Amino acid sequence: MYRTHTCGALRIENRGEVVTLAGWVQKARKLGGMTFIDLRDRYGITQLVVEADAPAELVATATSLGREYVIQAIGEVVERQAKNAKMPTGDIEIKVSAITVLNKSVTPPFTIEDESDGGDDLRMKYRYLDLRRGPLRRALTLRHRVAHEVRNYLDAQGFMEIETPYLIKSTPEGARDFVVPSRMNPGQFYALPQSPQTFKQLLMVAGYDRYFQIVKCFRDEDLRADRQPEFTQIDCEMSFVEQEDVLATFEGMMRTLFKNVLDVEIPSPLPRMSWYDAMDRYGSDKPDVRFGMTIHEVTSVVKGHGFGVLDGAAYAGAIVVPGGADYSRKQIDELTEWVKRPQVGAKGLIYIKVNGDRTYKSSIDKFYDAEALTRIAAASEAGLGDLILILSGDNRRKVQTMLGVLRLELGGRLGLRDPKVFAPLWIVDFPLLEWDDETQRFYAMHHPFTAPKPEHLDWFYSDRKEDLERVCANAYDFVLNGNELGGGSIRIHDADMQKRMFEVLGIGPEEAEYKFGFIINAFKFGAPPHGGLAFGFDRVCALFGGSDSIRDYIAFPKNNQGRDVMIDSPSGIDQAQLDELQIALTVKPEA
RNA sequence: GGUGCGGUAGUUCAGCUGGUUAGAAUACCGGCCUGUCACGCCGGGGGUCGCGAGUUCGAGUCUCGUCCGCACCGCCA
Repeated sequence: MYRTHTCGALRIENRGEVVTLAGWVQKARKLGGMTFIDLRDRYGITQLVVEADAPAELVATATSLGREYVIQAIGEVVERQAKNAKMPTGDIEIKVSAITVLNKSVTPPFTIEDESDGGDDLRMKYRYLDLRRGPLRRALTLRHRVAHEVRNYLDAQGFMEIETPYLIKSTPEGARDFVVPSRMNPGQFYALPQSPQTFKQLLMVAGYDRYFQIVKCFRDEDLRADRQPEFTQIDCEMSFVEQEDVLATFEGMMRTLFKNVLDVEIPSPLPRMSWYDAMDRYGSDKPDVRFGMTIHEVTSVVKGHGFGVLDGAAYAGAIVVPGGADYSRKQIDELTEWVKRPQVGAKGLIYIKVNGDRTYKSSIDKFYDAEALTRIAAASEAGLGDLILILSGDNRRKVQTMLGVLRLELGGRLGLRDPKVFAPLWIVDFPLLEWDDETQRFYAMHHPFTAPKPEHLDWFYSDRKEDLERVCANAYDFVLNGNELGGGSIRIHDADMQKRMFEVLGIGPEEAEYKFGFIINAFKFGAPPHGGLAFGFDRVCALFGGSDSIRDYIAFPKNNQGRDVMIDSPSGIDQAQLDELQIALTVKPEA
């Protein structure tokens, strides 16, 4: 038997027991005669002590231990003379009678401690060492807890977990597919699923009216801190439901997760906001509602004062920095530069300081007198001592988006985005369609299986662009602290309505048949009304853990370039493999 | 595809307007140390300053190119 207890198990109550522990040497502290060894496994750290009067052989072994050696130690649990309140096992130590070195280790390239000295890059290369550290261990433990709670909750609600295939068919609408060549079908390719969307709808047709799956999905797009090419979804679908049923079910799931994993109570029912309100007031379809500083439209009050920038603008919006009137010229210049960066893309930033004595100081004093500024302040709901920031332009949504980005930045600087505060809500009433000027066609805002709201069906079947633009979908997003954690919709279950959808999207009958024939056909055989949603499991875990980056919540993530630097992938393959697949390369692979 | 920041010891970083032998901390190795837990003290080894070219009497430092990392924009139905 390698061990009787883990390194996190022993307490003062175990005093007097003879135990065997096994684990990694975190650190050995040698004090002349005696040696203290911190022995670590994933359960914790227990201190071993080798006394000066121990047999010479044991003392020699203890002295020879290096970092990350794997050892087994036998000894008696004793009460410490000097206790350590910071450690759960800090009241006891193991008075060692024997140590066996199970395996040696070379010196690790970075220290395996909660506060490591290693940089991100290096820790990624030696991920298996990084995973020994407390923060990552806690992150993966949290991930396991969340997955477990999800399965418990959904099982109790009658959901079945059903696996769907990974080798499927390319669906060019949407993200770029990862493709896999088929050896047995030369020249043909599988695609990895961007989500199991069509399969879960087919499961509804098959009568499995409550389905879920914690499932890998794949998208060949550029990475971000919160985006990986392979990521995990909590994918769900239900039959014989309306939007309210879906929202209630998954509000319940999130409430259970918050309660059981974080011991946090979230509001019941959750707040809801229409997509239009979110865009107008927060400049985002995933608003961070932990703080105010909402956007106020000031288009009409700023016009007519001879200031060309604002007179000519189709939209002007303001956000107010509470107590910002004391910002220095330097600070405002810095903010102006910040919004002019290409990442934000504003042309400039107008400011109005509302001083405590009711006077104003603004960048537009030349054009606006105190009375005009007072009207702007009123429209912005600015108070004494506040700073009003105004952006304008020809495209309402674009300016609102910029204001939204500025709002988040300022909120962050003002410390209003505490990761321990949780403000979840539903965003509802999405537009069904999005017009694209470049290609002169509509795109599905969500995906082409999303149902229009029943009360908007007249517009949906209209041929006028203005009508189609105002069709709302029975779609919904779960948003937490400025992050989209999940989204879904009520689906189209009627073959004619689906046909109309493809028509609106400019997908001809042959194309629809080629790409989606299997689902159109299935819908002819009695598709029930259904709907569902999917949560970004990695993001849920990261936000629960208080992080914006999902990488620490994935055991083996990819770097910015989509590479796994630990196994050095992707990589070239043998000519023989290429030959077998009948694939000729047009580029020389990197050696 | 684009923008910004970064690349100097095993590691994390400092290194000013170009100027002698490139430093600190930590890690590592050796010695001392009987209650440490960020142990302490003494000593030691350790560098292709990412790579290439250029400017210069002289480049870690300036210029150009290139590679790599991170964050973001585009992209992500």
